[in-house]
Amino acid sequence: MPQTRKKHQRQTPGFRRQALIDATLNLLAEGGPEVATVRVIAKKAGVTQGLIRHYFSTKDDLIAAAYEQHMTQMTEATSAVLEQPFRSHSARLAGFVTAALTPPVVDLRNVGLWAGFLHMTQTDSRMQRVHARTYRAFRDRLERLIVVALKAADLPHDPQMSRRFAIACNGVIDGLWLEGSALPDGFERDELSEIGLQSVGAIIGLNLNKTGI
Amino acid sequence: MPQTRKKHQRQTPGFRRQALIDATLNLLAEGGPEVATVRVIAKKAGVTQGLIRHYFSTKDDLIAAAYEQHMTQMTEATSAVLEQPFRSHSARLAGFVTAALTPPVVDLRNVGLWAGFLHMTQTDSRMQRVHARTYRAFRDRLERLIVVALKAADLPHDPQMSRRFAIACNGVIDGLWLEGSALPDGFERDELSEIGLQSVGAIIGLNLNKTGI
DNA sequence: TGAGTTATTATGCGACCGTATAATATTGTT
DNA sequence: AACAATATTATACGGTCGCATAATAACTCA
Repeated sequence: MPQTRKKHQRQTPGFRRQALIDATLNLLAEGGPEVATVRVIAKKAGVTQGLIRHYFSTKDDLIAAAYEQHMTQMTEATSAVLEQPFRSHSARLAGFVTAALTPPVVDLRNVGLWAGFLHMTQTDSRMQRVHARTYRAFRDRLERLIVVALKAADLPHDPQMSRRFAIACNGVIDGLWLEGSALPDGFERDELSEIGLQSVGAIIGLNLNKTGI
Repeated sequence: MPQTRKKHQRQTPGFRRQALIDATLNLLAEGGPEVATVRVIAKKAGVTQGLIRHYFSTKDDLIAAAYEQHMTQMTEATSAVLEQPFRSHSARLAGFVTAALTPPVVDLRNVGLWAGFLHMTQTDSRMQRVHARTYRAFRDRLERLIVVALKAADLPHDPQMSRRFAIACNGVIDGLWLEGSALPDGFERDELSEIGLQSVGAIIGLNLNKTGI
């Protein structure tokens, strides 16, 4: 028997690592932790399973790397909008809220990942740290945007109230994100972000909808 | 070798079924789907694994039964409060919101279950049906409470607006539930439900806080 | 009390899990 | 063109998975 070994091309370590991470995230999002086995991950990445051990010392290492990348990318996707100029501080806050409630942040895939990672973030200390860090980063950014918008509108903004506002608004955004992502057919186009703007505006006492910007 | 077989007592089918379902839910909540194997479930239920096949034709059957019971119990835990008398329709709505944002509904365990079941509800059609049914039941009940409260306050309440109100309020409740359950130390006592009442009230234009009831 | 029912345990099977290690193909260097 | 380096494949191992089936203990009732 002529041992016919699979032909292949060498790739850069970065390329393979990224392929493996992408495959892991896609499988976790679609099928959850049970489906994301090393064999299936390797197959989806177009390599054989032994290669995983060549780039990651263990499966948990691969999972952690994938989680890190996913969270970073989610935060960046929401915050990217802040780099463009806005007509007002209210508009800036509104832009942030809208970005958080619009694709690609709102996506069934992201909810699947959130659910798939949850138990790991409660167990693995590395993941716990990543989780806490990215969560606080988002809420603090939101709180800063709220405070600035309130100041600009000559509204009161003491620290305690600002914290509560940020928590409540974050809750609204999280909840709408969850609903909009999990039930993509439950909302009309832009309905989700409009509800979000209306709700956040109602909570902090500012009109954030288009007419108010 | 004297084969020393484990001593045991016969139990009613209902008792064993319940023990297996409880064990399944506890394991799913704490460790996710990976941990909830038939052997571990059986051990936690105090039986050997063969018994699972005696009461459930397959593991998926057991999972589905556990999901059905969990969702039913969650809905009942929130709705139970509606059976007591209220001073006003606003108070009734406020009681419902408060119940949804207070233990035992707000519980880390429930978030773990939600996450653990998510991928199954996207795959298994049985679970999909249970999910859709319980979700709509909750939102419809919320919408009815909102409409009645608006009517009583002589506020407008056309169907389209009521639907949007219900979606937004449901989003607020879901998000706060999520945050409060996943980050139990992030909120002071009653802070969560107060934020919920304030937010829901702001969205629909009614004061739901204690002073307003 | 003894036979019948069935709840429960015990054991085995094939498949797949994550990991370890050896064999080999591909590439860059001289 | 031969060699060194290493990216990649291939194979093996112990353990656990869900599921099937046989053996046995516990209870019911004549």
